[in-house]
Amino acid sequence: MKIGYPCKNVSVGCSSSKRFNLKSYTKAKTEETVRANLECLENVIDFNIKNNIMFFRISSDIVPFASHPVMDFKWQRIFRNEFERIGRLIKKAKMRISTHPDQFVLINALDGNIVERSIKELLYHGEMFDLFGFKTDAKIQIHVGGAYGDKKSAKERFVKNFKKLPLSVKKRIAVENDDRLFTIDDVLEICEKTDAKPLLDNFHDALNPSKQSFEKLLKKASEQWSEKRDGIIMTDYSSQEMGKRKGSHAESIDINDFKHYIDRTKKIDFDIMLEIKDKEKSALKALKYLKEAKRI
DNA sequence: TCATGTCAAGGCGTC
DNA sequence: GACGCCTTGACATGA
Repeated sequence: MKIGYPCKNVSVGCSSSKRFNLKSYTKAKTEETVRANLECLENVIDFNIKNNIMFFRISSDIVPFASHPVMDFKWQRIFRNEFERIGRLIKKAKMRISTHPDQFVLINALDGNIVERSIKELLYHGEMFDLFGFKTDAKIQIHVGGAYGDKKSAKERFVKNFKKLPLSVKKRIAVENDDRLFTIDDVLEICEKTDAKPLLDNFHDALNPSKQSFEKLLKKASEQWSEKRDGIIMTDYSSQEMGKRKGSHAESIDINDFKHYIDRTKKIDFDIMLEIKDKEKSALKALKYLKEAKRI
């Protein structure tokens, strides 16, 4: 079991997801931003290794506008060495990596143009993972997409369009249950029909529950991951921030809730991405607890 | 300097 | 049909 946090480290004092507005796009500005993002990413990876945090979600903003038509140079060629160096660092430490393109990636969209743009965005993530030298245990995490008033057709479209994905992407896709539309049951159904792997989110399941218990479904889902090819199952973990809107992620880990979660899933080995706002601070708290409980 | 608005991209729920 | 919200960080703008 590995514990991770997404994209940003609040302690290191830099950001690996620096951006700028489209209207101020220039090649020079983009190069400068990518260089700064990669430099920061390396610092964050160092931090993680020193602190034994062995799961990390890499930001989608490493290369701003990577899949946008405005992109007019081969960033892959310019930054090859930097990607390779950071990739070696990660692989040497045996750190698990994921990435999570945002809500605009909809491979089941009704509009073919949206599907096309989504595939381009996914291709960027796949190319980035190839440059890092990651195998297929590093995952690109997406949601099923929109329902468009007909979930059955929406799922069918996902399965159909999944076939159009380039290999660098297809072999790395993990599909997550969301908090409103597609439950774990839906995700499992889709994954059975594709090469995608089910990625379970406990908080989304609490808000948008499946028919069976989370623990049962986690077991079932974990069986769809081939340990050799995909690694053990990845999960997202969060809890409700008290006093905030339903669905708001906690500011800091509620260690009692986490203990309970770990206890009821103890028969399964899985990696946990903590979607908690204070990032590595909660990851360190979770690691401390897991060591005491002899779970890692 | 600080607070607020805006950002490439979409969908959904509410009115 | 318009609008706010999702989730969210970072930049841009304006007081």
